[in-house]
Amino acid sequence: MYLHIDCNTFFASCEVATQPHLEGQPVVVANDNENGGGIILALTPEAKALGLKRGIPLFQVRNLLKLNHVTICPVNHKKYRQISRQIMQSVIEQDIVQDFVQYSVDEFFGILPLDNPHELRLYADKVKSLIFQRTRIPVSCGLSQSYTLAKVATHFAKHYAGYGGICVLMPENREKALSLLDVADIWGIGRKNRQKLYDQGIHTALQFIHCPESQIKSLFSIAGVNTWRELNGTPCIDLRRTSRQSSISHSRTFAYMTDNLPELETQIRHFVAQCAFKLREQKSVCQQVTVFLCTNRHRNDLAQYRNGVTTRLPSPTSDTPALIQAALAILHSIFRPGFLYKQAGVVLGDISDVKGMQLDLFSEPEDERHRRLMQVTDTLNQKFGDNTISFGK
DNA sequence: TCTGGGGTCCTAGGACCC
DNA sequence: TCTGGGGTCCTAGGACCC
Repeated sequence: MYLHIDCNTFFASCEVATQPHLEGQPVVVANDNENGGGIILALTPEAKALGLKRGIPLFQVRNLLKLNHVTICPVNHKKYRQISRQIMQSVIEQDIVQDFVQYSVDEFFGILPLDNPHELRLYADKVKSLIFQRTRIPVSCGLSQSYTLAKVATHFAKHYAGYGGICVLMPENREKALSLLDVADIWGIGRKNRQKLYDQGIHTALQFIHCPESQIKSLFSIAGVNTWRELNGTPCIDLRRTSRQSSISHSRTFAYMTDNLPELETQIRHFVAQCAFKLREQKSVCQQVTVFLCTNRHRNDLAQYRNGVTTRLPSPTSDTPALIQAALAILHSIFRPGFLYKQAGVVLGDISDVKGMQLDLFSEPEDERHRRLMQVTDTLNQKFGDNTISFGK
């Protein structure tokens, strides 16, 4: 049987776990963008009870937050990654679980050599308690015949208090459960595909699995067919993916809109530096750089423009100045005066291992001095903070 | 005033090959 | 009049995920 573990309101739980005085209080985690903009990313049940929701911009709920003394925690991804690792570790120690994988910072999947619902529940209960004991993070567990069905089970574990955070979904209960699930809540059905299904008169997951496979095939790509099979009880998703990331990106929504090219150049330099640092940290190089720009999509009264361009580098590199040079060239090619820009970002792609670096016929091996410069920069920035050493022109 | 950020995978279509 | 067929590889963009 497939096991799914999902941390409850993960970012908020992490903040409470590391600041015990917040226990039982309304807490929201929000991303800070200098002048207090940003949106709510996660909230404790106490904050939810006030009517707050994930995704709401802070400015819309300032008063509500103030009146109810809601604690606002800035998002701290480093902390969450660390707690996530502890959870991973705790579960792996339970040696009957197989192929245990981390799917995202707050979700895990595994396979259990058990088929008795009672034993499955006992196992999940043990893991759940262990995780809470080690990390103070509450989790929900779902168990069923495929990854997608395990996610469905977790959905029920979360939304129906009677399950106590654990739901074992056996074949005999599958149809009943799916009849209560909106297609929009199926893993793999997003906004667009949900609408497609509604247009066909398909609203519940049960209606979805009763469609002929040929209909699913014509409506969706292979991913949709896999989802359909999984919900019908046939596992067909493989989660053991390649370990190396295939892209690294950094982008920001600015506090203010700007039409100032030098200002954008400074931002892009910074984004590249952040990406390049991550790249070197995982001992990789990249051969592709993308830069994108866009105006404020929420301002219908202003002229809109968005563009992004990718270029291929002559040879793979992780050298910040080389990447900055490429990125600025793109920026200059896509920048159009007369627009007010609100967001920009950089994506490094075509990532490979630094060891197997493939050199182009005419390119020189990376200058040893450049490598050492990067090393020193990374060490200083890690020790004294991100922008201790940054790159000028 | 103020509306996130970081990823993956799939597909269609173009460019190219013989 | 009539103008191949069968492939591969790459990439941008869309859909999805958290």
